[in-house]
Amino acid sequence: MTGKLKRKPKGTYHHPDLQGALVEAALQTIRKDGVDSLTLRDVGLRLGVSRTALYRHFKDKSALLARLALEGFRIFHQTLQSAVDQAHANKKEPLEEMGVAYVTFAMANQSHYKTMFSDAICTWGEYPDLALEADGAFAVLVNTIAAEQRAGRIVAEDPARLAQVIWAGVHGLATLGMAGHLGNHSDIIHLARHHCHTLFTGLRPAPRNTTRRAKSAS
Amino acid sequence: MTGKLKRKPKGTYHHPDLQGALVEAALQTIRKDGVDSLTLRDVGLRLGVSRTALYRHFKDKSALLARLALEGFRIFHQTLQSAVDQAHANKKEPLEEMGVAYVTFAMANQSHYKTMFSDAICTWGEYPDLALEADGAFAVLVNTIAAEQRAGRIVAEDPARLAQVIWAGVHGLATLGMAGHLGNHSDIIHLARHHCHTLFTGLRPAPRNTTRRAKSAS
DNA sequence: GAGGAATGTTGACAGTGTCAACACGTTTTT
DNA sequence: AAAAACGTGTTGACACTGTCAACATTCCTC
Repeated sequence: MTGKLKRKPKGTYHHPDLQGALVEAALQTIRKDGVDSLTLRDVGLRLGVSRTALYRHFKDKSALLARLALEGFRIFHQTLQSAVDQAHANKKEPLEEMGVAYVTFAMANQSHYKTMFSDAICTWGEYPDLALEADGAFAVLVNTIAAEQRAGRIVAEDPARLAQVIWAGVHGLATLGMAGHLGNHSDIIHLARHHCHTLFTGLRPAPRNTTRRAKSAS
Repeated sequence: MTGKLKRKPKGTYHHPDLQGALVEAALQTIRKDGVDSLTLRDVGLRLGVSRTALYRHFKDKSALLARLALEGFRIFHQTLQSAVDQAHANKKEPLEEMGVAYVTFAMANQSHYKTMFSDAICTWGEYPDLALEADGAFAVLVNTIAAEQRAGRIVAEDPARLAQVIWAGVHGLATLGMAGHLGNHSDIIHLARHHCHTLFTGLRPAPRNTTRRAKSAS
């Protein structure tokens, strides 16, 4: 028979898809109790599997976290992209809408967002697929900036650099917001809009003459 | 005799100032190996004192971290204030200089900065003196904004709110920078200047026809 | 069927924060 | 001055963590 019956009356020695189940269980745990409360023993127990079964699918606890982060960036990517699309559809400023969507996502998925930027994974270089997925999400920002530049709505500087500037802003809002330093949810969202709006005002192409910086130089 | 001789040939049972010594030792450790490597046993051992001696001076590990954070905000406060003062002395934009000083401090004292915003202390409310010191540092920002508003150099919105907007930006630069997502040190500093400059351009009051940096002259 | 490779389990280990019970030294009371 | 009280430092123990080595079970391929 082609299909492998998975009737496991008791043993369940081989789980049909432990890897996926582990990710799912870990995700549930961090959503409920936060990343710091995630314990390998618990995620195993929750699946009726023993504490070290996880090591057949992940090298480390860090590797598991990296996987969670990857999953996060995947969703994040879609979220940002759809915010941009909706903005276009509704004739709103795409970058501002994306910024608000960024912060909204972080606030709605705090543990997940924290995991994505956890120190335990700080070196994305160790997890190439994670880095790839993160780059994908970042690319949404860069592309949107480039598009706005082509439309002449923001100044023509290096898009990657501008993306970093904007990223820093929304990331800061997200982290401070999650820490409770910026008031309640709606405060934070309003701040996000405020911040983005201010940035884009500052990034508007010079109406006419003048450079903005009269620094020394040449 | 009034003075209590503290000749401790061997015992040293009572340390002259354990509390301070603990803070100092913990500070050294986090500077050298990072916050996550800070262990109560180690900080005790480093002082020739035993692992649990700390509990006579701090309720928790969190309480110790909160104390470290407090110390950090004290230094931070001075750093920011002196950046503003120097900017005034050198006829530079105070807010921009402060922003750069903010990020510079974070990059130069990464572990300390991380401790100041660690999740382990997330609720500053539990440590009133910490909250106070943090408010003090934040006040530098608010006051500087208010001064700039009086000088008519930035828009007259709620200074506390504007401070949050700016705070988010520099905090984001600091955290992303520390995580290695923004390139090397000089990249980050340049980004900080870029970010702040853009924000302040966006915050300029006159949508009218004022020249932006009219040296006032009066 | 018989290997061999995956996959899951048990036992163990070194760390960690934290607490209770005890030991020491100083201060205050009698 | 003796004793009681107190603050401070120590030791032993506990539960909990991530991780590994050794073993058990199941699946896959000849």
